[in-house]
Amino acid sequence: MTVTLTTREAIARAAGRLFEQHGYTGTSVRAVAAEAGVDPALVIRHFGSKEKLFLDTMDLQGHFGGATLGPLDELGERLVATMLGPGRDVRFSAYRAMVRASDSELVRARLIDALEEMFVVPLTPRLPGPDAELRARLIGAQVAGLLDQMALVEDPVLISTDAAVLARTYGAAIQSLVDGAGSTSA
Amino acid sequence: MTVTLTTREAIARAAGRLFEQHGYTGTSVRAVAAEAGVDPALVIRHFGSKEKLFLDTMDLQGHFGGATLGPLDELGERLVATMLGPGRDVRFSAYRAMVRASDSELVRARLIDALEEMFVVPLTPRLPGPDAELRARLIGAQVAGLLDQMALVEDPVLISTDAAVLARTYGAAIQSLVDGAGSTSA
DNA sequence: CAGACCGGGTCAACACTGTGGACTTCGCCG
DNA sequence: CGGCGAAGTCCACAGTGTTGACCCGGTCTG
Repeated sequence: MTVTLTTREAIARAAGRLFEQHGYTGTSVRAVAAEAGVDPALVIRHFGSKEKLFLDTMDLQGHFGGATLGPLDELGERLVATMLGPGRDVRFSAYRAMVRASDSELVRARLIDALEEMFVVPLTPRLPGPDAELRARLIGAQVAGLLDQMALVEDPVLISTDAAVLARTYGAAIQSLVDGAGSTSA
Repeated sequence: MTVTLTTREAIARAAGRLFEQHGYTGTSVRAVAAEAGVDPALVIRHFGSKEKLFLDTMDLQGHFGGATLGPLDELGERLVATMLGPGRDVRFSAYRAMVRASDSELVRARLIDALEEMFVVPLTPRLPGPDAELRARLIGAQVAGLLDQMALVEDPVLISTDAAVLARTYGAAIQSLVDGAGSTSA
């Protein structure tokens, strides 16, 4: 186990906790420094800026890794189930913090990358029918929408709804994009 | 026309412009005051806090009023078309600002209310099949998801995609919740 | 009519934010 | 040993939201 912690690691770890818990604007550089037992100027020296520290700390990627690979015919339901499954809290916190900090160009870019890597890349080659890439992006949008209402807005009704019901119902809507409902064209 | 503007109106108007353009954290009370030609302390005196000023200024409601009332069989497509139709920029800016400011309990509450008023109330009594209310909420989530990717994250691919194609494709996915695809149960 | 009151407006200050620069201290390498 | 760069400390700056004390004009009351 890590007996001693390099200061940089200590800062990153403290920052991770605080950002996750209180969001970007809610956690001050000074608070991170205090939590890590370090001078505030030092965290800037190590990471360049609060923004960079945030980006170095938060990570969205990999959260849907498994779900996009399995069989296509239950993909919709599986995506929702994965989103609500183990690690749900971390996932929610990370998404919440990232979206709320999306003023920053860098954060926005990171969100785009995440969509790309989690949905567009694995799904585009697998989706049958026309407009595969567009539909992959829209599937991402659907997942984002549910995350929005549950992690960000925290709609009490959705939160208290049984995960299996959610997966079945919303999953069906996602599935319609997987199967390619809105076929083109003239 | 309004020849003279009460100071309160002047502040609200300035705040509206700035919040819309630069978001919540991006616009300072002092900037609003300057734009309105007024002392910073005065804007607080009038509105109580920056947060309240923001809430008094931004308004989401009514944006989907018409779309939820028409015939059900093309509701999905119509929702997307409405979202991308006239007033799109204002709608996008408002949504962006609100979501990014959703740290605040009050802003969050407002977002919940908006979902309620724009989707749950008008749609729940009209949707056929089981779980009508849940499905209304999930339709709201879908719309939020697309708004997310277009207004907040600004996915360049989605933005440059033809609105009609978007309406048809994503509309079909929404429609599957309107029609009630994931039917229950044991 | 005098006086109190009150809302609108101004000014200076507080505690806090992120960040930069000057400075000291430490460990390594020649 | 000399030096040199990285790590760490301290102070200061400009900017933030918000507050309290003060003033000033008008309106209502005695």
